[in-house]
Amino acid sequence: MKTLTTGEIAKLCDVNLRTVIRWIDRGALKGFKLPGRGNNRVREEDFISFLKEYDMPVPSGFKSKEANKRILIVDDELPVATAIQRVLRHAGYDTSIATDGFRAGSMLLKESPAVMTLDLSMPGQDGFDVLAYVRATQEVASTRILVISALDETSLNKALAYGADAVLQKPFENAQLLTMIQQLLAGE
Amino acid sequence: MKTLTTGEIAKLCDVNLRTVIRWIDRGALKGFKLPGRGNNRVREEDFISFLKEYDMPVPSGFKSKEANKRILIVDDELPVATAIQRVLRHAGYDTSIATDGFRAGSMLLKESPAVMTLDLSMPGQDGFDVLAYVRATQEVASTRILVISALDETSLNKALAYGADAVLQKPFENAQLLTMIQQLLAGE
DNA sequence: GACAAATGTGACATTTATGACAACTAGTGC
DNA sequence: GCACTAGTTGTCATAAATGTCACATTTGTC
Repeated sequence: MKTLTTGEIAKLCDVNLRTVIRWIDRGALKGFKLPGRGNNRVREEDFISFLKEYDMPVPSGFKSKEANKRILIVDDELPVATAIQRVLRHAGYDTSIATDGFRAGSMLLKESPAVMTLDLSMPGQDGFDVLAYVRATQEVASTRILVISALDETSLNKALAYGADAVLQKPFENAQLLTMIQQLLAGE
Repeated sequence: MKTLTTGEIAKLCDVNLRTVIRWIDRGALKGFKLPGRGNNRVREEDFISFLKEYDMPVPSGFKSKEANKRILIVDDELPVATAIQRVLRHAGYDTSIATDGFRAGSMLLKESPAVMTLDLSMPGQDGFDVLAYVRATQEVASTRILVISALDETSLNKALAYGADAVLQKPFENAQLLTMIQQLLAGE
């Protein structure tokens, strides 16, 4: 469970630390106190619901943690991408498609999807490298990534090692895809 | 996330604090309220777009943030990219390098550079398509793009038609590069 | 462990929101 | 020029929120 200190919140809200403590004392922001002298901690989700309740802007690094059901589908073969999209849309998810690396990277940051499906073998684009990059990029590091690939098991394991949250080997059943997406969205 | 108080804006616009609050209440200036009694805060970027929308002068202190000097260098050949970077850094610009489409798209949105240099011929990435996409994507549409390519003049003209702000044919002189960047940063 | 960095606290200084009202700015019609 | 609107902005006093500061204490980090 990720928590925030008063100082961190102060920076995020561009406000004085003293003020954050007052918000907590007043009950506007839900938090709890450490045993020591009563240093405050605020759960990330409480902070976000606080921001939303008061119509305050959510810092970019937290957007991904909003209950966002958007799914970004990355695959250079449009027919494959639309097939995946059809299944997910049918299940009620908001989806977007990126058929090249530039669009994928751009849309990932623009939309902060909860889940990204990733084709490992895109022309001119090393899938493992994409995984490493996403995990190293703070703004989107928490995106859940489902690697979809026709490559062998060794490559899929490698993908997991590089930071994929789940892998799905082509060809696959629609039901498999849906189950995995649901699991990824459920697992916080 | 830098924010401004009503008092700061009042001074910047040489106007009464009361008036700033009215602008916000009326919705002319986008802002949000702190939990306490509803003290107002305005994000710096919202303030600047407000100034522009109403053709108000942008205070000198903000020009720097507005005229962002960051430059994103997109080229799959790292030696070429670092060569460009060296020249631009030497001239005092902040630079970043993206050697593949995914990184390029991601960093473009993450950093909102003032200028992007773009190699037209990246593996698996259609440079013209990138141009079209950037121009069609609201968040980054105003990025100035300098296309750097070894392709012939026909292709360079095509790049201009697709939305490039300037083109530079390889090989080029460092001085040429610098001049073009300066012009791009000066123009608006 | 020891050290550096961050946090909580109280008292006090500043800043801000608010309402009511005055002053100012077009614009209108005469 | 002279009212007369309607709208915006400035002024003022007051209550409330937020910022500042120094210092003791706690947490984080090697």
